[in-house]
Amino acid sequence: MNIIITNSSGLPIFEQIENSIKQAIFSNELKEGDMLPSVRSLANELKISFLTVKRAYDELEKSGFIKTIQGKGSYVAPKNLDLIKEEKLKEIQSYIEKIYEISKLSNIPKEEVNELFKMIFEEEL
Amino acid sequence: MNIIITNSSGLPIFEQIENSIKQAIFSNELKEGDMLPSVRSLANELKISFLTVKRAYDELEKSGFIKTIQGKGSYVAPKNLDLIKEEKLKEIQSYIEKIYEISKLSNIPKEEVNELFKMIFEEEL
DNA sequence: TCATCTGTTATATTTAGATTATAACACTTT
DNA sequence: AAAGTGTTATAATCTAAATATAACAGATGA
Repeated sequence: MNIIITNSSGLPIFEQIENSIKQAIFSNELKEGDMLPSVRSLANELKISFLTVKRAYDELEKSGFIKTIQGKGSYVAPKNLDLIKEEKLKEIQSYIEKIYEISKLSNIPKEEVNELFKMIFEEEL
Repeated sequence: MNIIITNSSGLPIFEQIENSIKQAIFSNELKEGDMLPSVRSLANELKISFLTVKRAYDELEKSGFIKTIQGKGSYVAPKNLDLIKEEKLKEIQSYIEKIYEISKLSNIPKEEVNELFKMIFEEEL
């Protein structure tokens, strides 16, 4: 699993960890039942406090992505990813609708919006 | 002018004020040359420090929406269409960035997002 | 000129969230 | 028992946002 922490992202560390792990789950790199690195080992690896890793894991557990058992470790929880993706798609759709409204109201041509879209989505090299 | 501050928005107060005033300018509720409430009166009204209001006004001046004159007050700057378009583009950009984050996180391919985009923008026929 | 608006500046403090360090504790496995 | 897991409590640091306070400066009208 590839967890990268940057100070330039603006996001707090615990949230960056959260996102990395969610991403790994969505991409199926982490599957149902897989064990996550222990809070201490991941903390050592990233050279941060184990409390920060714990916080990330706590959030992930709250939102149902993982299950933690004292003395054993943290495991990827069963989840209906298709259902979640469906929700995420709806969320994306509502944002696009907002964009559509703004562009219509302010006379911003579709092409210009498309340029922005390409720019932001291409930077993912 | 309706400036509402909430602690639940996550946005700092000075930014909420900024946004409210931008919105009032966009909706023409505040017109070119209109005087804004004085930093102290708005601070009293909102029960916050005048320094926080000043910060909001400073930001608005930096981005060209208002003009402040010592001893007189702050006034809505002459309407600048480029500025408005620039602002709307920024808004659109921030939505696209949100979309990018969601799609990256939940492993939704760019193409799928693009399909949605096309669908919503084509229906304008 | 004076009072009273307006904005400006400087200093110190408070607050909240994120993060850390440390130590002690509890459960699981071998 | 040892060594791995997670848990909890406490105190400290750091940063951005926000505050309190006081003093200063320009504009305006009585």
